[in-house]
Amino acid sequence: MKEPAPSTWTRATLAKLAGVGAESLRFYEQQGLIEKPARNEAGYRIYTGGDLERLQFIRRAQDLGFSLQDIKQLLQLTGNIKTPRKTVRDFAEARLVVIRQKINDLQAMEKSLSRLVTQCSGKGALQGCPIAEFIGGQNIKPQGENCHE
Amino acid sequence: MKEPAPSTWTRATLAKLAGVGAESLRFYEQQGLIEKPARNEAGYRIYTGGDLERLQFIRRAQDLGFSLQDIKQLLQLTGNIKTPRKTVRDFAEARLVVIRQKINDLQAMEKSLSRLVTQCSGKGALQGCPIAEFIGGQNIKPQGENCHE
DNA sequence: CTTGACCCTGCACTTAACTACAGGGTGTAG
DNA sequence: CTACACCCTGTAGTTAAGTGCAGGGTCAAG
Repeated sequence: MKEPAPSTWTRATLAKLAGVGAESLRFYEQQGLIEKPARNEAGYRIYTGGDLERLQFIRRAQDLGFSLQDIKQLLQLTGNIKTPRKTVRDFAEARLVVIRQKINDLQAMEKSLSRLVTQCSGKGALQGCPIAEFIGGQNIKPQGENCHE
Repeated sequence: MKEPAPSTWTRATLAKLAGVGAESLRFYEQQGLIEKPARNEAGYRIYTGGDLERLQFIRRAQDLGFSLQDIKQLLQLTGNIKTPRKTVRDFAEARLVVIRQKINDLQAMEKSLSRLVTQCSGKGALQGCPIAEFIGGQNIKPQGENCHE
């Protein structure tokens, strides 16, 4: 019960697990997004659970509109013991501003889309434009032409 | 008090207002993301407030990780009276799933980053890895090596 | 002891989303 | 009436993020 599970993989396996292309692993390694993995005697890359986690983080962060450069910095926040606390904190705070803005925007989108879904479920007329609603919140025509009748 | 304000612009002006490049307007027009604008006698494109709104929506949606193709479809949800309600609703519902997932992921990120900020403010030792926290939520080493000391 | 499925490196190609000319017209300030 | 800042079209170039060979090694199954 010391080592819970060795579970190491070669690239095709890890790629499948993480949902990325096998070639992308080499690309991420070049770009410094994942550590250079250990190699076996034949020179094959040997990946571990930590790499899988990192890749899952990368994929999800990318899906949230962060570039690989952004993500690289986010990943460096942790795991680099030499970075002074203040630097870490300042960077994290800056990222938090961006993240909170994204959450706001997504919630606004969620709200207008779910309103649209309700309206499209036949209960009452379609009023107002979800896009305008998302952007401005104010310029909804009360008597406007309804869409999708 | 009939027309609140005409406010029409040529491309450089609208581009500045919307925070996009002037050339991008032509690109978005080609891609069908914005309507082909009216032209004056000289052939100049004349944009209106509606175009500005649309562009702001595009920019924000892009920042949230949606591709221009995604955004094009989102924009078509509204404004196309011929689309049947069910189609609109189904598409909107599918998008809602994606959006809610993004909100979840961002909130998890927000949580671990703000925890990191607190820890980096000197109040207590740095424990656990924000990235691991974001991904798994579970694999935080209770006695683990702290970072950034 | 060969065949098929992997792995390696280096490098060229692709796709999305711009971005930048070249070569020409417009419009207004001095 | 000319200089300068805009506009037009078409097309070529760039950047980020992969994706796909070619040419060669590794290894387990049959």
